[in-house]
Amino acid sequence: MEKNIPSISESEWEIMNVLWDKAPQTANDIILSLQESTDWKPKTIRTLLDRLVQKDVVGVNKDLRIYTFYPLYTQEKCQRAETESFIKRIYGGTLKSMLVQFIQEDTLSEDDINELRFILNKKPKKQ
Amino acid sequence: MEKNIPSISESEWEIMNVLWDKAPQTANDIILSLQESTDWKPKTIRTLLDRLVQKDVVGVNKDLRIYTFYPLYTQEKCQRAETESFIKRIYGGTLKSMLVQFIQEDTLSEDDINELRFILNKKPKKQ
DNA sequence: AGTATAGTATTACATACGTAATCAAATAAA
DNA sequence: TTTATTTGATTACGTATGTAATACTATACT
Repeated sequence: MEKNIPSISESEWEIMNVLWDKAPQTANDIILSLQESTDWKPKTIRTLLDRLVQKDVVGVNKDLRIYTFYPLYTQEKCQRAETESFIKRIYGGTLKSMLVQFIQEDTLSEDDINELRFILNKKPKKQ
Repeated sequence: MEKNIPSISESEWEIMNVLWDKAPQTANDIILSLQESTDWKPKTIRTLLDRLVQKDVVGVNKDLRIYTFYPLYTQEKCQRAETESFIKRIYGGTLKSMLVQFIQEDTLSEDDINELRFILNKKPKKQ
């Protein structure tokens, strides 16, 4: 029984990325990390973090006075969930249809394409 | 000078898909289409349509008493814009990183992979 | 002509999200 | 010990979104 991953908003993803990079972290750790990449006020970051906790996407350890936070789902799981709903919404359901478009519209460089060929070929055949 | 495409919400995408399928259409046409795939009330659909008009993603022809609506951007353009921001947010910017994950995690069937190989190989080499 | 009906326009209301500020409690510093 | 500082909890407020309902207006029918 896979439980549905709650939806993570754009800003919340920034927080998650910091936590996936390293966990657990205190709110202050996270604030310091994000101060480099965003111009959010500490209070803002704290709010986002609290919301992730409410959504049960982030867990809190309250044993010490200064709490520490950690992700409750792996990055891969969240990426996959987002991607599936994204592709369904935007491309009518198939990753392939998206790829076809990207390949055909020259979004991918020749190098990218070669690398993809390589990855696809490396992938072992099932039997 | 490319103008930025306004962001289209999840529900609004449903409307857009109907309009991309065929345009122009009256509000009623759209309502009928969506009544098959959703359980939205006509008024709801009308609201979504109006919002798309406000956002300048959909145009209206008011020459006749019963308006007709049509998309102001191609589906490809909107897909691409969404996809770029999506990939940046979720995968740190590269389509490739997403693909690698999907290929490695067996999300794609063997058939899909073969089809991708085919598409990639069909793609003419630039020079 | 009067009324039902179909479109359009306006208004509504709860929840999510972006972006914080204020309030309270506990610890650290003076 | 009194006070400043840090951390956590609660509250705020505008815009977007989901999901409509109500009000107005112009045809269509009786």
